[in-house]
Amino acid sequence: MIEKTIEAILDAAFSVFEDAPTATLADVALEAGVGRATLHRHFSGRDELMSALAMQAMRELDEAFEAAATDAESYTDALRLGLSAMIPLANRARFLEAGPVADTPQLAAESKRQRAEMIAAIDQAKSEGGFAAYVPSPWIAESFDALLYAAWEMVKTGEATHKQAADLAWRTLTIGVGGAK
Amino acid sequence: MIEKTIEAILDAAFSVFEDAPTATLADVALEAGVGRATLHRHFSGRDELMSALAMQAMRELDEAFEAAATDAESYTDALRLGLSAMIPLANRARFLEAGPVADTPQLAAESKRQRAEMIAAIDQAKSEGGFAAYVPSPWIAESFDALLYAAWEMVKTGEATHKQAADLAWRTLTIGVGGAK
DNA sequence: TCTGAATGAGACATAAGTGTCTCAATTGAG
DNA sequence: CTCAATTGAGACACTTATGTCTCATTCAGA
Repeated sequence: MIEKTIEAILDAAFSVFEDAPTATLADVALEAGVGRATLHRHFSGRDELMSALAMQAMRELDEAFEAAATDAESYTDALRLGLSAMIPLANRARFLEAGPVADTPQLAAESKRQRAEMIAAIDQAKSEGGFAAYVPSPWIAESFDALLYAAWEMVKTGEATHKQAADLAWRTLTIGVGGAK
Repeated sequence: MIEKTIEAILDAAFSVFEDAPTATLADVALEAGVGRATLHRHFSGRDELMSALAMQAMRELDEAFEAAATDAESYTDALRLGLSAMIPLANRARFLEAGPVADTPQLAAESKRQRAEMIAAIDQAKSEGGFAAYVPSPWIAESFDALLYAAWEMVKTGEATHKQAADLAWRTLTIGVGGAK
């Protein structure tokens, strides 16, 4: 009962704040189909809700990546599968990055940890020959995130299916979209 | 005198709203070194300020791209130079996309026009052999935007100079960052 | 220098968001 | 079924943001 309510609130908060960062807590409660008082029972205020949102998004992204990576036979493949798995969650990653992460030390630490993990995975993939060794890993990580978001955008606008977008993103990351010349 | 004030307000608004979308108009006025009343003299309210912000960002991006493109000897080169020129403005593009564009019909139309121009340029570059013909142009456009933002991020965090970031972004877009395998 | 436009600071009224509380209704576990 | 927990709805006080106004001051151009 409680879990269901909290989940509804978090889901609503994601969808509301995505396209209206100044939205009211009342808007969130309405979208969640929940009383305004109930929202306050679970989240003391806007900041706490935002932190919970960020925590949730990071957890979901981490889980999606880990789940996909277990099926991989190499670090390079893990990154490829992880990219695909994270596409539906990419917008959440993007939006929380902008706001609430910096405020909470715990979130900042977790964010830093995940980034370090990503860099480490990229370095491993480099040693497998999956990525060019002379391209800085931080850039590869940034590109990964950026193309992940681009893929989400393509799926959202209906210009590509999930699979198409995942293939395009991975292709672009690895061999680019350049022509003959 | 007026122009200087308006410019100060818009600049302040960009920097304030970037990392605090819920910031107050008073915050913007303070950051701009301007009285709160003065802000209201030029912008009737939050929505109008946001629209002006979006308009400004689109104009600046357009100008930066056009200015860079005139030096180009090909469409492909124009895209490469445009990418580099737009890096310092990438965050503005990103943040306005999320919010105010959808609200004003005029902004939506302008945004659509710019996207169509981008697609057209990509198609021209394809015919030059600059991009693979069989990769959908909308995806190339999305990748372009995504990598543009990634480049901005690298410069912001100090992990790359403007030139390094521009080279990395273009390299990634055209030939990727994959390794031997 | 003179003059009108623009501004800053502050007061003010209004609107909007937030947080708390109560109470009746609903829910779900035992 | 019974009961404790959870919830929705509404009322309420409080805080914050917004928009307007005034007036003295500053500024830029004639």
